Amino acid sequence: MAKKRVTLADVARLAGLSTTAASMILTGRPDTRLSPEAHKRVHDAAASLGYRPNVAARALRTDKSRSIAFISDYVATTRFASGLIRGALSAAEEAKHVMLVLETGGEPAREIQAVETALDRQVDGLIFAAMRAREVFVPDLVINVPVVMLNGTSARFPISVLPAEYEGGRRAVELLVGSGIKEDIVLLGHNAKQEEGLFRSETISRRFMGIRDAMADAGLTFAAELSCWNWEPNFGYDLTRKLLKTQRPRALLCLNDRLAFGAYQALGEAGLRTPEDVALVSFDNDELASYLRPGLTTIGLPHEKMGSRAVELLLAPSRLPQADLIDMPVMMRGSLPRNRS
Amino acid sequence: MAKKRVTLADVARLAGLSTTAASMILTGRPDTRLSPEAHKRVHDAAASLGYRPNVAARALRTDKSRSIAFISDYVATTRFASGLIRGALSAAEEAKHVMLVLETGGEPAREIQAVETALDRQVDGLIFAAMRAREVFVPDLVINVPVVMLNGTSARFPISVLPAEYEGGRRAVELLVGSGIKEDIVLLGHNAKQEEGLFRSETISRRFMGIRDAMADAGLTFAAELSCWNWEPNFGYDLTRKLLKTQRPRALLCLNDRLAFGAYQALGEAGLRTPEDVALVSFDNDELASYLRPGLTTIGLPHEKMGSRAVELLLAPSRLPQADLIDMPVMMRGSLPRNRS
DNA sequence: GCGCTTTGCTAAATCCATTTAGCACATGCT
DNA sequence: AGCATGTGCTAAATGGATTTAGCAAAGCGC
Repeated sequence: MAKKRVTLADVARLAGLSTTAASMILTGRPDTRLSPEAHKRVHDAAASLGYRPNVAARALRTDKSRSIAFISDYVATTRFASGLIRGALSAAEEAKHVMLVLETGGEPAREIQAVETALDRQVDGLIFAAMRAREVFVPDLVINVPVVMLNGTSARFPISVLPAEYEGGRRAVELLVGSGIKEDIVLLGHNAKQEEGLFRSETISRRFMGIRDAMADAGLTFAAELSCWNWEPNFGYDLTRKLLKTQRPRALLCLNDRLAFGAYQALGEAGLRTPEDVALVSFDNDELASYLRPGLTTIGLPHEKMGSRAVELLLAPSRLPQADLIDMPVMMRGSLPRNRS
Repeated sequence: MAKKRVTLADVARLAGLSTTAASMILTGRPDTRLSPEAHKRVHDAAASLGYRPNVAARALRTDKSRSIAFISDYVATTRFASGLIRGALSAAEEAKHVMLVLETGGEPAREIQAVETALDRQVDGLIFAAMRAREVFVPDLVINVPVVMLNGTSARFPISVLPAEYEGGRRAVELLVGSGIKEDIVLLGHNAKQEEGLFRSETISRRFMGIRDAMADAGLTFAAELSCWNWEPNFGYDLTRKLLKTQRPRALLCLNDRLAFGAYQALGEAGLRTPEDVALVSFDNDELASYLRPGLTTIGLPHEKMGSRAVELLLAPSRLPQADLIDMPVMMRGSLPRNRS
């Protein structure tokens, strides 16, 4: 229990050299003039003693701790969050960094706490991740380490990682058009405030722009646009039921998978078949999408890639101030008719 | 940018005292004989300078870092994982600790890496969390900090936090019985290996034991037991469809919500209504459960509570070597007929 | 053989907080 | 007055690595 850890001094002693030499050799300094012989002795000594550097000591001296902080508003709420974390985690591991995870609930007081706690620990960078908000509140503290915004933006910190929503929006429409559907397309989840970027920020509104542009390019218009303020299954269900009383859509373009889920339920009750009677496309690639019958074709949110990209940007030597847009992949499943091109 | 951080020496200087005094006052040492006057001066100085202790320096000296490591096999796979993390995170925050999250994919090499990385950082404790396995592989390294197993067990580390599966199993049956259902109950997801504890360990088998005992107590037997090796929706769907060809169950006891999800789909296709024709109870309280129509009544896995309990045990001064069983709450929704007691 | 460079290595300072050992002065007691 | 005790505080060591400044010996040119 009380066996002391092996220190650099122990290694140096065993190698018959100074700690200076041992340090330089183990950290792989380039311009050192130490003999190959010395290199070997130190490496052997370190290996045989099982030497591991004390990160606290190193951090104290160098102000680098090989760790980063992932500060997010919500961690557990959505699968989205854990995708981001997982991606970030794997990139951090790759770069031999560890990741502190901090949750703030979006509360300014906890935000401040989180940043201070992280800085106290000499983290090498901060990631501010947002699950809900887009324009993120970042406490007005002196932050002297790199910052990357993940799934959000901030005026103070211009480097951000976001999904390529515009392209994603286009793709959803193109998928519909490509499968031969040319009319009676209904948009499910229209939201004027989000579309105008008033509510959250431009991000989701770009999705709308992509959808609008692609529709226009294909010379189409929506047969209806169903609005709701929350993208949960029961809204999808209610809106779709209401819709079916008066119209018979050929396709539903749903703004996320949970809405689509509700739509499936309403379609099922009405005895309509997917994709023969009504086709669906949606966004997110939620766990749900693969559970549905038939599987839901959806434009995926690239959680993991976003997470890993954020860490890569954070640790990259040259970081240009800009938004990095991550491609939203098409997840082909069975909710569209076979492509007849 | 380059403004140096405020150190304890700065505080001491401003207060006109030694760093010794400042340190003792700020860390709140009890038996100090420093004057109230001195206390005030130091606190004022610290506040006016915005002093924050350097955690690395403190860790170097005291071997405590106010941080813990959460080492888990999978982070993103299930919502379960993020519930555990969130719970752990909030308990850690409460105790003014930060949490390093590390993912191992269940690979021994990464496990070792993770433990070493954590120990290099002087963590005050390790949590080994399991999403999939129950008996967890813990690398055979010298670990001189407390360890708590979360949702898993290990012979080396006897402190663990697990769901109270036996009670949970009983409850599911009691719910059925309590709502007046006395026959034609079908068990969905039977798995001989798991039931015997051969596959994972005793944990899930306790769920089975609870179910069996409660059935026996109520004088009931299952009308059928449908087996599968994986608890995913398509298995629930296939098994239920097959079942409906030959039998007409009154209730389905599903071993998790994803199976129940598949069952809903098959029941819907067959034109059977829930709960009038077929009632359901299940386990987990997945996000799914609330999305279904009617909502799925399920015995919840207490993710967050498990996570927070693990941290509490880890940091508690007196930790008794034992398994801490966390209650599995009944999530009442609409998949059972109204209780007619 | 002298001065200059190169080679190979090290002593000591440094990062910042904690902690041990102990100093100087005041007070109380006899 | 002399001694013990208590009060209020500090100097210096410590933890483990990195880094600066520089030493001693060998090699080289002339």
